[in-house]
Amino acid sequence: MPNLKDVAKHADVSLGTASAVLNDKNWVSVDLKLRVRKAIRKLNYKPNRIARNLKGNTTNTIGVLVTNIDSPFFSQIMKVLSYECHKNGLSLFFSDTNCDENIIVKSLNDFLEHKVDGIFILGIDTREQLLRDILLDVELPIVSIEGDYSIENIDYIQVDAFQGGYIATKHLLELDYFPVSIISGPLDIQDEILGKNGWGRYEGYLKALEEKGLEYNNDYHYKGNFLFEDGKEAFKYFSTLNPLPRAIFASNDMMAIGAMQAIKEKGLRIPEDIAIAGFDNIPEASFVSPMLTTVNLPQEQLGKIAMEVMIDKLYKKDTFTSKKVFSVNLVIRQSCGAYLKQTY
Amino acid sequence: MPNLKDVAKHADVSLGTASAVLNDKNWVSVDLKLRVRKAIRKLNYKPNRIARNLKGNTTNTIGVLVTNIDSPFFSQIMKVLSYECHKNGLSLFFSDTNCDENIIVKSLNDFLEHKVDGIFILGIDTREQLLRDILLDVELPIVSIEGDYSIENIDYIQVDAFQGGYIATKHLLELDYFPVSIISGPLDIQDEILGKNGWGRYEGYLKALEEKGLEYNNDYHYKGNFLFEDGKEAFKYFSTLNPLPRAIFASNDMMAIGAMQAIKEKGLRIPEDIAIAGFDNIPEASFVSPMLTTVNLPQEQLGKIAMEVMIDKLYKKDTFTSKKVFSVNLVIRQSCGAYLKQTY
DNA sequence: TAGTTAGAATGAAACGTTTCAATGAGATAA
DNA sequence: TTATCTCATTGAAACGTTTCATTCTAACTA
Repeated sequence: MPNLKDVAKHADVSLGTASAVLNDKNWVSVDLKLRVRKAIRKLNYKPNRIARNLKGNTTNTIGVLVTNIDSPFFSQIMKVLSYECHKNGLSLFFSDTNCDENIIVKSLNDFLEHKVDGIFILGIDTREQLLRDILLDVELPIVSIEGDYSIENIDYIQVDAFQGGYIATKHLLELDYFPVSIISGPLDIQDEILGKNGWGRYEGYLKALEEKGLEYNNDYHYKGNFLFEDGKEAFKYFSTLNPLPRAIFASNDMMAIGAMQAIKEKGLRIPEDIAIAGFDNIPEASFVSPMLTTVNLPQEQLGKIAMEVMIDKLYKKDTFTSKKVFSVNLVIRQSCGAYLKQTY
Repeated sequence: MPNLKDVAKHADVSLGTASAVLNDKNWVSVDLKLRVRKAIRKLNYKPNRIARNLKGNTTNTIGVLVTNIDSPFFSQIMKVLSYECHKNGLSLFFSDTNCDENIIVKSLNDFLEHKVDGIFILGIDTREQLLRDILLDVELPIVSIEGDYSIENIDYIQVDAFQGGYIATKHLLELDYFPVSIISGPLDIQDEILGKNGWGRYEGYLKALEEKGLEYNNDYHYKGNFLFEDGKEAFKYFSTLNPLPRAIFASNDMMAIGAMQAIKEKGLRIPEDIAIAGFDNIPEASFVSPMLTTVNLPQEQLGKIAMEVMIDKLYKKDTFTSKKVFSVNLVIRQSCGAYLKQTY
């Protein structure tokens, strides 16, 4: 592999001049510029980013930590991030954490040792103390997409989960379904007591009930872990209730689709016997039948804005952290029986 | 940020000794080892990978080029690759190409400038000359997963597409469905003439027809691009035929699911009116209803073996390239009406 | 003409490691 | 005692860039 020294020698200029040409410094004469460029082409020279990064205090490199790349929601965002990085001349380090604390910590250290300029974290649960400590220590821009908040030196890009839970549940209630049950995410004990910490989908559900003057009934609440199987389990549990729920709000589409499968296996019809609404609007929501009514998130926007925030931090040295919350909307399809209002 | 020099000073040893401790060289005395380790802890020293990489001739870094990270098939493999990289102490550069030639080329150069030790390419179409030239020039191990073959210095990890097309079609024919149509991938003209180049799913289909003594009918062949929408379009086309196909073999699940939606929209039943089989066995295949009978690929295996091959190349300096073909099996669910044989 | 200035090009230092030839201190052999 | 041999440790060079103070040249000013 030829290096810049070779190029300089070949073009009969000094190393400093060759470097200047490479970096488009405007003080080099046209003559030398041409000679150097010619040498670069002739030797098929490729700059060594490692050497460049060692000297400079920036690497044009970003790390991305993803909870589950095989979740459609995150893989879509990942695609956007990858594209945006290209546009901005940044390279991406990637790691799927699989929710494993050890992998998260190791990957973060890896990113830091590689001197990334910034870090994205997608859907990372930062409630473990060890992880908190590391993140609080990091002096780089960190942008979190759809993670729980609560770390002060991090920028958050979120979706208005409360609004989403609210409009989905309200939609079901307005169609006069009762009882409306919920499949929530994993709320831990403290959260249930406090009831005020960002598990907004659940809180939105509560709000909608309250507005209709309905009482929350814990029997009609199943806690899942956002997976297909959890949705199936949820309905297996619901089917033991009397009366059966007339409608279900699932906190994500994957669980909604799982529940749909369980419902059909019981020989019940959707929405005639049970209506269901989801959250996320993953592509699969329009593949299943009946097509799933769900809360639509501006996924592309999330990725784009996350990158904008990152760029601001990197180049404009924006100093204060922000928390951007995106509003959501309901995509009405077939699974709730509101055919007349179809908008997809 | 403290560097190794600081550590050495703090422990009152030479830079060389500190480095030796860091790299577990066995000739350092226990006494000094302890002193250095203590200093490392005290200063919270983190090695600088960039400096290390500049000196060494290896970076413990791999680049991954993915056609479409938001395709379930690739995101699953990506997850496996990420995990395997962790296990082997490797970091991952990531780029989603979105099938854009420019991005592919730019990303490859990026990887090379970053001195990655090896490159994975997932589902990359290497028929463009520009790309071929670059890949032929690269002196690193390159492992291709589910790409088209034909570049000599690349290792291939593939699935037996021919077998898959064959068993899926055979299954449909054995249930006495006729005519059986096919939704294939994009075959270009030359391929159709030669008929011998790795578009195995299509060829497997042909073979199964031939074995039954049936003639291939071009009218019952739709060429798609592996997307959901292509499946819908395919069925819209098929529905103009007389007689309608009695069964469809789709070259991937996404197109199968698209076709299913179009079929249902026409008011036809699956499998009573039209049977359908797919290829890939993505998770979605068991979310849709009826659940899709499809060709199952050993996705986890693909990722693992790809990594094994990479490791061999990296450390054992394995020199000759290989082409590993994995056999597939049919997962019989509901979409073909062979209920008695259910095996999922 | 001598002195100043601006512009173009250079060369050496620096980034933080690893590597390796050289050094020094004990121990062993003659 | 002197010479030889190990073994632990050191110090400096090297990796391929960027940066910046310095030098050189030619043009301008008084």
